[in-house]
Order: sequence, then C-alpha cells, then structure tokens
Amino acid sequence: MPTPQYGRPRYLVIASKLRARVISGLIAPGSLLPSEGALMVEFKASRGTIRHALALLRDEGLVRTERGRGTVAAAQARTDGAGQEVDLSSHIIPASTEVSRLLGVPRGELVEEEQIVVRRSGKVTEIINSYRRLNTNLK
Amino acid sequence: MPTPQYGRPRYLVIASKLRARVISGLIAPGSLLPSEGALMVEFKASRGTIRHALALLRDEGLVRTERGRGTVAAAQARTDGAGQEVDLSSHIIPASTEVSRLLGVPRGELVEEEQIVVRRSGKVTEIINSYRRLNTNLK
DNA sequence: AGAAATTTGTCCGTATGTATC
DNA sequence: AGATACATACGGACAAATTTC
Repeated sequence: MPTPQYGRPRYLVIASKLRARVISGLIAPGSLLPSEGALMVEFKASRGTIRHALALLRDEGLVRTERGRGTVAAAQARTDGAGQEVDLSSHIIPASTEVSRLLGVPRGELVEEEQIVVRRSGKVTEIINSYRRLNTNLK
Repeated sequence: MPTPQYGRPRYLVIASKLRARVISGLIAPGSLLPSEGALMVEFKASRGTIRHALALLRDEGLVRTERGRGTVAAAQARTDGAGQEVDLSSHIIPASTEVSRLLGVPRGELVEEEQIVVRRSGKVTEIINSYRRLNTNLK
C-alpha cells in the first residue's frame, strides 16, 4: 500500500491514536509505549511508518525516545488520579470561525478535532478540545 | 552503508551543507533547491536520507516544500531559533450548548475556559480548549 | 562480568500515489 | 498528455545503546 489513496496517511492515523493514549493517560506518564516492533504488529505497518508517527509525537513534546530503551510518555500535567475515566473521540470537522482564524486555514476547511471528556465518579469534570490541521505537510 | 560508522550521520552532514547554501544566499531566497533526485546523485545518498535532511531544514523554517514543485529557500523569517512557543490564556465564559451538556451545568452558566495555542515558527499548529466548572475544589 | 536479546538509529532500494509544470 | 517532483509505504540490513539473563 504505497499511499493512502483514500483517507489520511497511515502515519497520521497512527499518530492520532497514540497521541490519544498519551494525552488521556492511558499510557501513564513516564511509562514506555509499545516498542516499534510491537506497533508494527498492532497497526500492520512498516517500521518507517511507525517511526514517522512517533516522530510527530516527539516533535510535539508528547514523548521522548531513548535508544536501546524505548519511547517514553512525557511527564504530563493532567492525567489520572484515582477513579478517573476518560472518553476520547476524534472527528474530522469543518473549521469554525475561531479555529480557522487561529490555525490559519480557510473557514470550513476540514480539521481534526480530538475531544477528551474526563469524568470523576461519573461526573464530567473537564472537557478538552484540540484542533489540528489535517495536512501537516510532513514532519 | 547502513550507518555512519564514523562521524556524524549522513543526513546531518547533508543538512549542514544545504543549510550553509541557504543561509549564505548561495541559494537565493525564493528559489528552488535542487530536486531530491538531484541531491541523491550529488550526495550519493538514498532518497530517505535526503528527505531526512530536508525535513530538518523545514523544521527550522529555512525552507518550505511544495509537492510537485520542489523545495524553496525561505524568503527570510526565522522568528526565533527554536521549536515551540505556547500561549496560555484563561477566561470565564458562559457555557455553550455542548459544554453545558457535557459538564452538566445549565446553559449559559459561567465556566472556565483555558486555551493553549501552540506555535512552531510562528505558525499555529494546535489549539487546545479545555473547560471546567468554576466552583470545584476538585482540580 | 559477560553474552544474548531487545530496541532504537541510520541507510539503502523499490514501488506507487498525487500534485505541479 | 507527459514529464518532473514530492509524499507515502514497504522491505531489508547493520550499528549502537540498553536491558535481561
């Protein structure tokens, strides 16, 4: 599969999923992500594609990689505590006025919205909406 | 040649040489760098290695790449040297429909919105909006 | 302490998709 | 329409650092 052909590039899709795990705390800060080999199996992707995805998270400061050890989830401010549940979802939506202005894209252009809903004992305590461009033109 | 074996990785060496050409003006601002294919021949490196080098210059804001056209020496710019700037702001706003529904507060009730705007080289790459109730001793 | 296994880093070659000229 | 150029993705190989036994 040389190129997506439909949908977004695989390394972006993989990056989104891994990002969600880290941001949500599903992968605890300081703990190791699955090895590149394990991710290759899980996502059925080549190592290059996996590394491409990880490079994005690295650039975002979300993870840090150590040769011989693995990739570590960066210390994260928010995250867990006891009895905290997290729902996350990701959609592709048209940019709102505010988002388009800040991201510098035309209004209505498709962007990725990732939403994290944090609950404590069933009660929503925090909502986090993040927006990113789709294209990202490499890196 | 699987690995440098001596000295620095080839993609770093290549990046340095290209960087020098751009900074020195040898490659005029706005003009095209040699194509990836040409660079492969010149540096006797694989395309992946060439692209790795170009990605570095791109991150530094020194060049910009356009699919189908080529890689262009940046006009000028260079706002700062580094990677990522973050703007943090916090406001008290009335809850939108969505926020009120999720947080379980009456629509219009005041909530705290914290906004994080992430920029790289002056360009906004991500917006994060988080919403919390005001009167919660729970963080 | 030393050897083996694991894991990331670098590099190559190839193939195909997609945008631009 | 054809050629050129960048983007994505695969596969293999070896090097270097760390962990494990």
